[in-house]
Order: sequence, then C-alpha cells, then structure tokens
Amino acid sequence: MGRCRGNAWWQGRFRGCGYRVTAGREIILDALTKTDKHLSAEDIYLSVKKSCPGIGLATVYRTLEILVEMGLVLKFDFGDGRARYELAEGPNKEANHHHHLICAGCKRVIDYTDFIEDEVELLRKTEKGLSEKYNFDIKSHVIQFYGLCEKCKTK
Amino acid sequence: MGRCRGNAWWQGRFRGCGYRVTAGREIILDALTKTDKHLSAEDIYLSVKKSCPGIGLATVYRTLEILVEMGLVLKFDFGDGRARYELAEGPNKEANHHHHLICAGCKRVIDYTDFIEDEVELLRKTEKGLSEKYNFDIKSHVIQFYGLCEKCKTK
DNA sequence: CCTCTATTGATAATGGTTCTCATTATCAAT
DNA sequence: ATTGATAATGAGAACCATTATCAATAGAGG
Ligand SMILES: [Mn+2]
Ligand SMILES: [Mn+2]
Ligand SMILES: [Zn+2]
Ligand SMILES: [Zn+2]
Repeated sequence: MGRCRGNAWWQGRFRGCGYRVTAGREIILDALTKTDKHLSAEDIYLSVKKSCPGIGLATVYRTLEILVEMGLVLKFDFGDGRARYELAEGPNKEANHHHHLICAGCKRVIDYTDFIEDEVELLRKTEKGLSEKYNFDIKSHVIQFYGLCEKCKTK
Repeated sequence: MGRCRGNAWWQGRFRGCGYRVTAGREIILDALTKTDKHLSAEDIYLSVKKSCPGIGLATVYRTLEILVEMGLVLKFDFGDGRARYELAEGPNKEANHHHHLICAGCKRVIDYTDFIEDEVELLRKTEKGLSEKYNFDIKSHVIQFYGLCEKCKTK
C-alpha cells in the first residue's frame, strides 16, 4: 500500500466513487471546509496556491466538477459572471442547508437559515405536488432572494 | 413629428425611461412576446434576423440588458452556460409570475403556476421575516427545482 | 519496486458576452 | 419638412470564465 494520506471523513466516499485521493483534491476541499464564503474557482486557486504553489487552475476546475457531481459541494450562480462554490456537507456542517439573500448593490451574499423550517414544510408540499402533476423527480432546489442590503438600501 | 412607430403598451414606458423607440428594440420585444420559450440571446438574434436581416448580435444583448433593467424581461441561468430571457409582463401576460422545473437530463424547462398560491403565502411571510431580521429590501426571488423529467427519469 | 493509468500543470482553444468606433437613426426644436 | 444633438447600431475585436489537449507525473494494487 502506498503512503497513507490520512482518513478524513470524505476520503472513503471519494475512493468509493473510484477517484484517487490526491494532495490537490485534499487541499481544495480543505479550502472550502475552512471558509463560510462563496468562493469562485479563482478564489480557491489563489488560496490553495499559498500552500501548494505548483497547483494549476485546471485542477481546481476539475476537482470542483467532481465535488459537485458527488454532492459534496454546491455550485451557484449569483449573477456576477462566475460560478461560486460552497461546501454542501462535512464534518462540522451536517445540516448546512440554507438559502441566499443577494444584494444587487454590493453583490454581498447572505446565508440564512432562520425561516428554513416553514420553507422546508412548504417545499415538501410543493415538491410532492409538482412530482405528481408533472411526473418530475425533484433532486434539489435553488431559492434566492434579490434586493438591497442594509448598507445599499440607503444610497 | 416623425413617422409614428405605433403605440404598443411598452413604448410609453420605454420613452419615459429616456430610451428611444427603435425598430430593433420593437422586434426584439416582439420575439419575446410571441413565444413561451426561454430564449437565449442567440435564439433571439436568429429569430429576429429573419424579418430584420441587418440586425447585430450586440444590439440584441444591449436591448436585453435594458429590458431586464426596466423589469420588462427576466434573465435566468438554468445552468447551460448561457443566459435565458423571458417576458416578465405584457399585454397578455399581466400576471405571468411563475417558477421553474429544470430537467438535468434533457435541460427542458417547465413553467409552473399550480402551487403558487401556497408558495406566495410562504414567500410573503419569509420575505417579511428576512426583511426585518437582515434589514434587507427584497425586490425579487428565484425559485427553481432541479431533477429529472418524465422522459428522463426512466433512463 | 513495478505497472497501469488516473491525474496533473501548462497552455491553447472555446464560446458567451462586452467593448470600440465609425456610421446611422431618433426626435425635439426649428 | 429640416436640422442638429446625440442615442443607437453593426461589424468585429476584445474579454474572460471555463474546457480541452497532451506530455509528464503520481496514486494504488500487486
Ligand atoms: Mn451559502
Ligand atoms: Mn419561465
Ligand atoms: Zn449591498
Ligand atoms: Zn428531461
């Protein structure tokens, strides 16, 4: 057996999907785990480059693609022309599901979970109704509110 | 007074915003009015080119930008790498608001309004709560369900 | 170690969108 | 109807996030 790279929670899942565990993939997932921001591919690239200077931007994109496909990471479009990524689940983020408030002024993105309970209730009803009516198998949803944040609404 | 170009419902609003009424803008808005599809800029360009061969793609983009800014047209990202546009309101589409089901298999987009009543109720509550808690002025929302349509779920 | 091959980094290519600029069209004032 | 100020346009270049290419490298089972 080759040198062991550790036993982080995600590695089993990773190997189970037939993917190899590499230094690049480890550090990219680390970067996403260590922040609550909504990082772009380039954000991640620059962040990861500090402790892994040789990494290429293409590897970041390729890894993110895999992570999204596996459901470990969520990919969003907040309207600024680049994709944003966020850890979907993890060691400390088991029940991380939330929705977004997006400021049209400063482009800030606010995570909120405050009203999730009621929403989840309605979503369950809506998804059930839609599934039956359109015979559509719902896998995920995107709920985003656009407007002006505290600072931008006064200008 | 120059040749009158008609008195379509939108022209007053257009001039009121300081924009000139042009043949290109008229025909682009026509194209959006005459369909219930979710057209890309290039879709519109090709469609409009048939009755206005000289039009340029840049004009389509510029016009769409204005229409979105004015709130006459909605811009969506369904994850296929290009923006999609849809008439927000119009002569026959006063209460056109709806949400989307997006098939990850065939990329088909289904408009639905069936369960809007309950959703509208929850949205009102949620928006009120969020506005107060985050002092955020909500202007619009995007609600999309992703999954597999009738045809794609069996494969 | 050894082999097989998935992964990687550098870089070119792609493709949707935006920008530039000389020309044209709109429209309020004549 | 004509004019003049300037907004709008078309052609094409530029931009830039994302993908594809490919030779070199590294993961993992034996
Ligand atoms: Mn978030
Ligand atoms: Mn629609
Ligand atoms: Zn703001
Ligand atoms: Zn489908």
